[in-house]
Amino acid sequence: MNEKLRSIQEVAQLAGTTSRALRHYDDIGLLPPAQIGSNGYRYYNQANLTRLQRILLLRQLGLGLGQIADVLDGTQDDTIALEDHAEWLRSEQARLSRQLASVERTIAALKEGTELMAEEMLDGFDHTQYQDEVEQRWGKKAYAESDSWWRGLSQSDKDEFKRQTDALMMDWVAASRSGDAVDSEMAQALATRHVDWLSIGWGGTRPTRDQLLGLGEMYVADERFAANFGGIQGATYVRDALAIHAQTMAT
Amino acid sequence: MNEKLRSIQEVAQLAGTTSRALRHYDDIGLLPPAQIGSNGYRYYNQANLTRLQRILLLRQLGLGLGQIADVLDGTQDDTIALEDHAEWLRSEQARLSRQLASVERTIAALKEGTELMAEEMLDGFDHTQYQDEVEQRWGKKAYAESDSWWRGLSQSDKDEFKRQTDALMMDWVAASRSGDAVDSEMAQALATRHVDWLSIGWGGTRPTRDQLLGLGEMYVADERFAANFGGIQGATYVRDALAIHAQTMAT
DNA sequence: CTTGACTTTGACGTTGCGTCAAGCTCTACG
DNA sequence: CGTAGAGCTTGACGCAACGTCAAAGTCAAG
Repeated sequence: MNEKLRSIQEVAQLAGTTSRALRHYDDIGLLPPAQIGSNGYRYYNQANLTRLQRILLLRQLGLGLGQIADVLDGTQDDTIALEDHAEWLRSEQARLSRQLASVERTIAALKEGTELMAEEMLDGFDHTQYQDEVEQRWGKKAYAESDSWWRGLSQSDKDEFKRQTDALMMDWVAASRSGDAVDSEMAQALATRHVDWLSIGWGGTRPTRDQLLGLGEMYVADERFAANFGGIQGATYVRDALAIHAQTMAT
Repeated sequence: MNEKLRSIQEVAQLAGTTSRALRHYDDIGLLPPAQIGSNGYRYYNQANLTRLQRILLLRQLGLGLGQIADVLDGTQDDTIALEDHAEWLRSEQARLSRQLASVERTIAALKEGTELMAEEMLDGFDHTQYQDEVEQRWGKKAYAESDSWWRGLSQSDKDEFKRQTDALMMDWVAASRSGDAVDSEMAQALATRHVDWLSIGWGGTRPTRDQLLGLGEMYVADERFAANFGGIQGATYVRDALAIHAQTMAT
């Protein structure tokens, strides 16, 4: 007695998948049907069904078809393949967690009505680990002044300030990657611009030499600041360039 | 003074992406360059850079380019888009968690050296919530016998038994979805096969009428069993067919 | 014989670019 | 001024796993 053969549609319904998927599995050689009629029709036997069952099981565990082929053909051990896969799932989970945290932070920042970068650069003072240091160096009123100044701006003023901020940051990044020395003309020009930019944010008050040095250190030490300059390396470049510039400042 | 224009390569480096990506963003209209030279070269200005910066920020939060376009063009609100995205991230996280749990259960099952289905069907007796019920109905020795029988089989015997098991399950699924009544000839033939199959697993001992009824209930009540019959509906069909069959059995 | 259900082989769409490939352009050097 | 080497352009395929038409042959029932 020869085995019972089933059409592609029957098989798809039995296994809870689609005929298209079965054709795909055939195309990639994962599940060739037991027989192919002279009309080109695919006919599947019991062994095919069993294999399909295992394919679908592994699929719903999230394995790729290539992996599944390896496992079913004995090229790779089931347990090892699944443990690798579990490891991958865990890393994906971790990645999603981080992404979700970032998104939630961003939402929170947006809801406070402050642009992310402006928030980080201006409002960041009061919730970093450097809060005490910052306060004793500039005093709480310095931040408060900056804050009230910011809130008093019109939307277009805010946009314009943000544009300036963005441009400055990007120029710093460009400079740090150009290979130019921190005491080069270009870097020092940027340092001058940076001081000007700071004084805008501080309502016209210009930073003292010590404040400038302290700011530089903070850029390097706090990754949230450093990120604006293209990471630690960029921040280091900015700090050094500002330090050079500070020497030329009037006391 | 006209703005400083940068080449595609420069922009890519500044922003930490690739020229290919920039060309792609141009292709889909997400970031057309400020100017295009007569030679076809793309030239970007500061506004382009700012927009690119925001694009990349949203990208690393995991948003799709379409969503990003909506947000940047003001078609959609930032906060709403991000909250939708956060919701999607959470659902993905949940999906991954379930998948990971499944994979880990499967690994555990494999490590015990027992095939998943055989394990569920034969070895499942001693760790279900029905353990007490099962024991008082069939006694511990019934399971023990089945277990020792199983362990005594050769690999090819095990494979053969598994093939039979698979075939029976799939036929049940097919029958339950065919719409045939539980007292139809086809369903009752399957019930007969089911009893035969059970007696193989029990080393030749045939189930009594009560045992058969009890088994049917268990198939429905325990999702691990039900899964083998295509879910609750399939298991219900099996239970009912077995109940009909039980009436025809010799006491 | 007709009709309707089922099957076949293409082939494009999805998502965000990576990766050649062929050919034009720009820049610096001798 | 010629040329090499870098940079730029527009295609076009590849990836993962099928979904979704489309055109056309096949089969079973009336």
